[in-house]
Amino acid sequence: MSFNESIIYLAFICVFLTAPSSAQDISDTKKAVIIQEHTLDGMPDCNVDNLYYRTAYILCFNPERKVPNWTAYKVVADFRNTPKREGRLSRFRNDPDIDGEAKDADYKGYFNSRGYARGHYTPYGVLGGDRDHDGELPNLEASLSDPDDEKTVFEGNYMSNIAPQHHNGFNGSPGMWWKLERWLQDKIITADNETAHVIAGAIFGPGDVEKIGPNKDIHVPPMFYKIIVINKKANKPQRTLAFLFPHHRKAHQGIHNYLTSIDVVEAMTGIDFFKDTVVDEDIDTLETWQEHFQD
DNA sequence: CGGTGGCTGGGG
DNA sequence: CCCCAGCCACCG
Repeated sequence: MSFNESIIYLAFICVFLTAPSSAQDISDTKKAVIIQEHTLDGMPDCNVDNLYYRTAYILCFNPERKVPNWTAYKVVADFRNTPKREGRLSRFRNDPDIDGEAKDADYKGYFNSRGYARGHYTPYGVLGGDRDHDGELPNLEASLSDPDDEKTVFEGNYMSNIAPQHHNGFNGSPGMWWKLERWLQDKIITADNETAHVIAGAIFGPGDVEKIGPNKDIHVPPMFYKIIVINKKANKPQRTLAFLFPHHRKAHQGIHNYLTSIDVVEAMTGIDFFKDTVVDEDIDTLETWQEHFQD
């Protein structure tokens, strides 16, 4: 082997050994199943190196800012069967597929000093259910828990599904992020037995943002958005909603004030969320839905 | 990593 | 009043 051949050989070995850090170990078959589940006719724009496929959601991670660009997830009534958030199911976890992500400890101290909580994009409350259809559920009682569905809950608690969010007035009650989840999960999914597809994301814009953590490398999003498609059902048409939330802790005057259109979110992010015509973006949003948010 | 206890505000 | 959903901190 010549010197040059040795270099190429070593380079190949290095690439091979480091490849799993950016390429999740998952079969194309399983990818296709997850895409079918969590997207509507096409993946929202994302650098392919930053896409991660989880049972309960698809993640488009932002490695420079160490928070998600977006996550996309389906919500049905069964997915709300997440066990009570205690014990091993409550803990935030490192993402084994991502190097250099934010760690749980990196957020330590910011709750008291700045009011930042570790805010889920894909919510804990929709990580449950019998995802593998074997009749067993995740369960706080370990001996009763289905390991496969339990892993789905663990994945939702990966730090790659997390960004700093103001706890008071945004992430927690009575914040906008909290309020919208309560409305979707409790009213639309549970009470009305609808199904929905959601895309939750952050918008940074061109300016500087606050950075937290021991290395000051976790970027605090100045805005969040959430696009909700309530799926067509029997006699009801598909309905769409798009919210644009400034990330502040002021008391909000009803989340209906933050309704916008999918087109606006697409213009601000540069992301095409729905490639084809499955989502009728003309059905938007404010006039149809304002009445539901007179809170 | 798991267990335990505390906090805030919503809602019945 | 209680329980709930979001979280946090501390301890072993």
